[in-house]
Amino acid sequence: MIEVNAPVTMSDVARAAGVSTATVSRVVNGHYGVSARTVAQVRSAIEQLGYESSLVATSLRRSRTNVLGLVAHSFQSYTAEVLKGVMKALSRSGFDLIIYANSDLYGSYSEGWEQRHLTRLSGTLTDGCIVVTPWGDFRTRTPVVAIDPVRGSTTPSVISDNLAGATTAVEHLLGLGHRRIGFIAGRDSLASAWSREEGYRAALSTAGVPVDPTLIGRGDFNPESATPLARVLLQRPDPPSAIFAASDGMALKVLEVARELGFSVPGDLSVVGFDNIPESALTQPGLTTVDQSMYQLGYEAARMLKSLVTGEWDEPSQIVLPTSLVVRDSTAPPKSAARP
Amino acid sequence: MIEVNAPVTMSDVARAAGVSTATVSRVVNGHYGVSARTVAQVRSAIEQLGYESSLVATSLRRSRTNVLGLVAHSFQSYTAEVLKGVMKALSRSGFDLIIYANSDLYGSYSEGWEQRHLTRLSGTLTDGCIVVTPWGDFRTRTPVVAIDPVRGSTTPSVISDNLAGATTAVEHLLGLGHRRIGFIAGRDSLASAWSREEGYRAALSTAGVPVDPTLIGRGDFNPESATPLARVLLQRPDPPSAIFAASDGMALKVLEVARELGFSVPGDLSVVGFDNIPESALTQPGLTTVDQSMYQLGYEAARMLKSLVTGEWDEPSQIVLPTSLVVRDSTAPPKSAARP
DNA sequence: CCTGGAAACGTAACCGATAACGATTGCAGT
DNA sequence: ACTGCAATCGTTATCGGTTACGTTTCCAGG
Repeated sequence: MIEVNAPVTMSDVARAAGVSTATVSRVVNGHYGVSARTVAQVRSAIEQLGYESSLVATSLRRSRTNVLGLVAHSFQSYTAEVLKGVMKALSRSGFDLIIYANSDLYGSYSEGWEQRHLTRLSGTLTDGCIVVTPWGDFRTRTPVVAIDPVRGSTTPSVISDNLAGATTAVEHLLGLGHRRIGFIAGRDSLASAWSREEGYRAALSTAGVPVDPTLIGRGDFNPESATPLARVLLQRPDPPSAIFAASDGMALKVLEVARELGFSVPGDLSVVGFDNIPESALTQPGLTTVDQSMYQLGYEAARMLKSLVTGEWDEPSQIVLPTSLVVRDSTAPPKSAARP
Repeated sequence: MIEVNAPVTMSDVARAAGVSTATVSRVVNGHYGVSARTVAQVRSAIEQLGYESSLVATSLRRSRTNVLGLVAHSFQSYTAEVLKGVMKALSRSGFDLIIYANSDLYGSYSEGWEQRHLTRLSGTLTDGCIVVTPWGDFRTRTPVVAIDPVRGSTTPSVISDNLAGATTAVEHLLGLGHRRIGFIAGRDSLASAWSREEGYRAALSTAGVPVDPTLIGRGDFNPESATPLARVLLQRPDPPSAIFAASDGMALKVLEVARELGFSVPGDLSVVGFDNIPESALTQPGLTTVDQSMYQLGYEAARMLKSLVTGEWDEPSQIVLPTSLVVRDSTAPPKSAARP
């Protein structure tokens, strides 16, 4: 029972096959310079002992590991979507994926852990990383691609056309006759949040509607952050006739608060979200929202990272993916189309 | 520009601080035997150079790494739930989490990759692993905990009380007056699938209703697998008045097929699922289902693994979590309570 | 029979860190 | 001043592989 759990290493294989570890390594990696007979012996020893090369030892010695990393700051349902896209892009590409999450991730937020993990991984384990986290530029040895980067970031990144998406959403509301349109913003540090707010302002300006700062609530993309903001907006004596939330998660909370306060949607209040998460299609009423494909974001990020790693990159360092408005049942003309 | 991307290693720090790497290591790990002055020098050098220890090198030399692994065979929304639970349990525990996914994961299914990855990781990188995948027992050097294990598995595992859950679900249907109850089973290899089928059979037997094998469809927990099975069941001349699907994903597909074929739910057909995924609460009609907390499953698995790793385990090697029936709008008494 | 060179394989340095061990230093006790 | 014991720090072997380089084997050509 002593050696039951001993790991089988390359030298075990070498001993069993009667060769040196160098030869085993050559066989494992398919290098030239081993006779057919020896290859067979080594192969059989590997089979017999159930040997697998250690990812760690290999990546320490080698420069390329064919492993890509992903560092995410939380695991919402959209993270799963991103993951699916990433994995689709990596499918049969020879690259494996390793996702690193730290234990302090939940609850309290120790700033800077992304950088720590990134350097720890990029040191040797991974050939490159995808980061999806609301923090800034990273110093690394290996390439990094950011999904939904921070404002002013210079790292290669993939992002949706948030400006156009938000503009379209607000134009939709304006087209229905709304003039007092509330806005619940996302996490300030992210470029996406900024662009969505910019789209909101631009659409209003173009339509000649002045922007009322008191109709803007500052959330952080997190659903919970929207609840108090929605409450404030809807409990004013002159509530807006429509609210555009910078994320579906927050929009769903607006729906919740509206129901709670006795607003009928879309009768008394129109609501538009952003993201088009699966839940949005299933609520009552269905949420009108701006579709951005998290899957696609992940897919493109992985594709980009692959090219960066293999050194065959020539496309622009920021990919912008289109968005589209999905009109469901949460939007309708306001009861009185006249201004108050 | 030559050395721009060179990683800063421990010997760089040592050189800068004018000490040996051993001393740097001692400072980094807070070991005893370094004078305050030296500690300060080393700290400052680390700061200056932005040094981070290499996860790979550390884990190669050390036996304990304080990193736990997770290997999943796909990333559905429930995987995200499990992850949340795992991370909650690991929060502030000193353990980090690394998730390993291989590139062949999507689409074609290369059997046995879990074992490969597991040994590659458990070699040195991780202190233990959580596996959530429909494959069998694993040989590893470090502890493994399975979520929803395969049938007859001996690995420590966490699982819901699928038997009781399924029994309750079918009893609910029987209580409403249903006698012809279809069943769509899950992936055969999993213990959970087997228990749910067992619950279905047990409830029928107890009620004195004979089990009709032609009313049982064999799916694999994957939503898509249910569509043709539901079609077969509902297009018979004598369709069942109720269908119990072994997962919510499959149950939702049953609803889809029912709508397509002109069955009203719950008028013409009652449907019950299993899992209580978020989508089930949002569909029209809301899905009656058996609640199992994936979050809890992940949480308990992580707790168990932690104890196994630290060697303080004394609880049973299989944790069974309770389930509960959530009655929504997809179930009602059959139109004719009489048997055909 | 001897030489040359390619093929096959072993030796050992190395990747970046850790830890057992040995060496040095400082200082109290006698 | 001398011994003895901590405290401090460097040396070195090691983790499990990879690879540059050196060595041996073998066979064809002269």
